[in-house]
Formats: sequence, C-alpha cells, structure tokens
Amino acid sequence: MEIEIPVRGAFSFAENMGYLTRSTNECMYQIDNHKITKLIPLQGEHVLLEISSNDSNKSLLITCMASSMTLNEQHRASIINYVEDWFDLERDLTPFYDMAQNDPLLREVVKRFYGLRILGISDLFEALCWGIMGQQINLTFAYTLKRRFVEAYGKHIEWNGQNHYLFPEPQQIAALTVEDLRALQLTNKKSEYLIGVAQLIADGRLTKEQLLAAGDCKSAEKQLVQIRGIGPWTANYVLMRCLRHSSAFPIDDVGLHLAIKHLLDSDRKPTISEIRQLSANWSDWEAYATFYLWRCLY
DNA sequence: TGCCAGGTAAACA
DNA sequence: TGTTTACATGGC
Repeated sequence: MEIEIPVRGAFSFAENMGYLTRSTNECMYQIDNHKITKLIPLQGEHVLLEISSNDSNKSLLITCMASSMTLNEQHRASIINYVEDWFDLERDLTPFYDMAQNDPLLREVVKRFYGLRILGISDLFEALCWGIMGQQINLTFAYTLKRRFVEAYGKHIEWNGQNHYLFPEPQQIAALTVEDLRALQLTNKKSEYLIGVAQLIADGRLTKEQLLAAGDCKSAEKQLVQIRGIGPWTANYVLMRCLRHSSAFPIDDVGLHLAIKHLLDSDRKPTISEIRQLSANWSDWEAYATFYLWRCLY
C-alpha cells in the first residue's frame, strides 16, 4: 500500500529530518537515504512504514513495507492519522511565525529552521518513559538507556536484515521488578517510576484520552504531576510531545536554558525569572518556541 | 578529573 | 509556600 499525504503551510521535510537524526543511537526508527523507516502499532497488529517527501515539500509519501495483516481502508486511515500526528501536520504555524518575527530570541531561529514541526511521541507510555529516562542525564546516555529498554522488552520484526522495534507494552513493564530495570543501568528511582507508570496505564487508571479530556494544558499538567516520578518538567514534556498542547512549556529544561544562553551570547544560563520575561510574548506557542530553541543545540 | 546533564521527591524552614 | 538536598551515573 502506498499513501500520499498532502501538506499545507510551512513544512520542510529536511528540517524535520534534521531533528530526527539528532542521535545516531535512536531505536524507534531508522533513517537512511532521506527515508524514515518505522514500525508502528496498528490495532493490535503492526506495520512497517517508509516515509519520504517529494522535493517541493508539498506531500509526504508513505509506503507500507511489511505488515502483520492485510491492510484495508480503515488501516489506511489509521496510518494517515499516525503520520499526521507525528509531524503535527494539522497545525497552522502562521500565528507562531508572526509572533516570532517580533521576538528577539526567535526571529533568527524560525528563519533558520523554517518548516520544522514538533515531532510527536504518539504513545503516552513511550512519552512518559522517555521523559523519565531522560531526567538529569545527558541525552547520549538517555538514548543508550532507551535502546536497552526497547531491545529488552519491545517486540520487533526483522526486515531487510534490520530489526524494527515497537515500544514495550505497559502490561509487560508493570510486571517487572526494580532489579530487572537496574540491570539496564537505570537508577533505583527511575526503575520505580517506570514500573509505577506502567502499572497506572496497564490498569487503565491513566490514559491519553483522559488527559486530553482534561481540556486545557494546565488541568492535564495537574493530573500528571500527581504521579510519582512526574514533575513539572516531565509533565510539560509529555504535554508538548504526546498531547500536543502548544502552550506546554518545560521552563526548567536545561537544554532550553543553554539555547537561550547561547543566543544571548551570555556567560551564564538565564534564571527562571529571566526566561519568564523573555517568553512573555510566546503565549500559546511556548512548546513551539522551546522546540525551535532546542534545535540550536545540535 | 570534576562538572554537568532535556529533574524529582523528600526534608526542611 | 518556598527553598535545599540526596540521589546516581555516564559523557566529555
């Protein structure tokens, strides 16, 4: 099955690829020759997608390379849905770019990365796990931890001599012990947090739908920070990349601080109070501002 | 080698 | 309600 998804508005496949290739140790998709290969879950089954773009950035081209079932029209709709969500294709960036034109921090950045979207993490469990794993460690090690976790507990298929993984199911992680995860060099606390979150989701006490139903970003944040291991940073990270609230704002993020320090050519990181002032005009676009600023770091 | 990393919970004032 | 500290461990 092949699918062409038209893209409207500001979109640059190359800029999005720039984000997706930031680590050479990513295990949830592979990139080769300007094409993304990713195994996605689909109604209890799975399908391996290859995603590319035509030269004019007017559409995304999807080829279904391998699947555990015969694809029908409903599957086709789900695949389109998945890719549109991943690349945030429904978002009109015009108001963000208008705002950024008059923002000293963002003006050059949006020019440089024009057409970049917030790449999503559709699965709530994956987004929470990635947030927890990444807490207070460098990204290189975070990617190593994620790879170990996914290779240890995620299902995979082999295709063209390469393994393609699905993220582990919460049901399986919920049944693990702290010792199991410590073996991957996760800390005691992170192991506890991951198992706890897995249990919440496996038991149906935490769902993406429930968080979306909370309505606004702040209400969902309140629910998330009730969970042990989820502080304001992780909550906002998940709100930004999974629930797709454009006003999510991980203001404590070290990467954000370093990007601002760099752009201001300062010899120190900004204080939270200074960031509040600098971001005063970002209202409702904090997530996009943050994502673009992160891009300055690599 | 020592500081730092896409923080959080718990203790404390 | 707001601030300080312990936690752990790889990367550079």
